[in-house]
Amino acid sequence: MTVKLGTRAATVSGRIPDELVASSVFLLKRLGTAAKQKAVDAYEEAGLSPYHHGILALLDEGGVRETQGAIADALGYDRGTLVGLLDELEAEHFVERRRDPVDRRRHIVRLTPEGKRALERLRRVARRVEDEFLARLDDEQRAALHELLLRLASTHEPRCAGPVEPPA
Amino acid sequence: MTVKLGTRAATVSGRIPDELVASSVFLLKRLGTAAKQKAVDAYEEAGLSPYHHGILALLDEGGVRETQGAIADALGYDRGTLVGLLDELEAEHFVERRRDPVDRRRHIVRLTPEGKRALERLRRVARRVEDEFLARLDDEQRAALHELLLRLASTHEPRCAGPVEPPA
DNA sequence: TATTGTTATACTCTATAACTATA
DNA sequence: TATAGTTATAGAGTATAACAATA
Repeated sequence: MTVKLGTRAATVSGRIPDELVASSVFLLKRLGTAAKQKAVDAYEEAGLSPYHHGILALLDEGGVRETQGAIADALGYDRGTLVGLLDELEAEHFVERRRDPVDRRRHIVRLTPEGKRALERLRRVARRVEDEFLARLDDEQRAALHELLLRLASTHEPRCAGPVEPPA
Repeated sequence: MTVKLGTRAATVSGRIPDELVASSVFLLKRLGTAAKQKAVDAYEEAGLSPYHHGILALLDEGGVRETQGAIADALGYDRGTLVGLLDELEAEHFVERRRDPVDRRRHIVRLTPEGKRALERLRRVARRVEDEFLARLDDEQRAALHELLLRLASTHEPRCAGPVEPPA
């Protein structure tokens, strides 16, 4: 099914070329950028970023304590970048770092009760962003979109493993 | 419909938290980044970038000649950035710049025959990227995804105007 | 005075690699 | 010697603003 515009006028002033709009990869790039922008702006009001949300969510889900390397690897963050993010979370007492007595090179990161509350605030922010961004889609369309994105993620973002069964 | 993973083990080593994977906005961000990376890499082999493709496609579609401001506005590029992109295209003789005799502040940019051929090469690259990126989806799923992305773009990337009818 | 294209500047992100302390 | 975390550095990318020519 080829997308066909009504009028193919000689002058297409102000519009993105059809051949780009016809490309899902192009749309994914643009929408991904827009989504990131909206998310960063929204989290900013809470003084944090989507990256912080990722860290807190991981700690909450995975038994509250993880080493820095495990966090970085699971989320796909650079280890150097993670240090700064944890510094910020620790300054707000949302996480605690302590040396692992078993291997004193490691730091064990733990989620604090304040961190858990911050996470709940971030979840509300995320829900709001989600709702605003998908406003034009009804529930069925949202489910369909999510299913398709999950399928793409299973090859292009393997860390998302998730419920979509591997190769068909 | 809530995504539910089989085992909710105490340790989720190596995986992105469920609450992120459950978010379409999160997936859009990650997939958008991955798509951009793949696209840039692929276009690099042709010595150009997706940005160049946008410019050439716009010129081809819109009557071959446009002013720099019109190009920048239509594609959403910064005008300063566009200068460098056009320099590169002009160095390869894919476009020509000449002063507009009517308003000597303006530059008219024209697509050359070589530029048209380059555009055709870039179209092949784009088709390949598209096919690789959507490899896990069948034709029906691709159409469904495109439809949904178009709908999102109509609010978050208005320049994509396109065939999806405005408000519901 | 405002606008077009250009150039220069600065700022953000990210990636790399050095550095320490432990193993 | 290798690894975990930290810090510093450099590069790409982007946004901002100054600038010259023209309207």
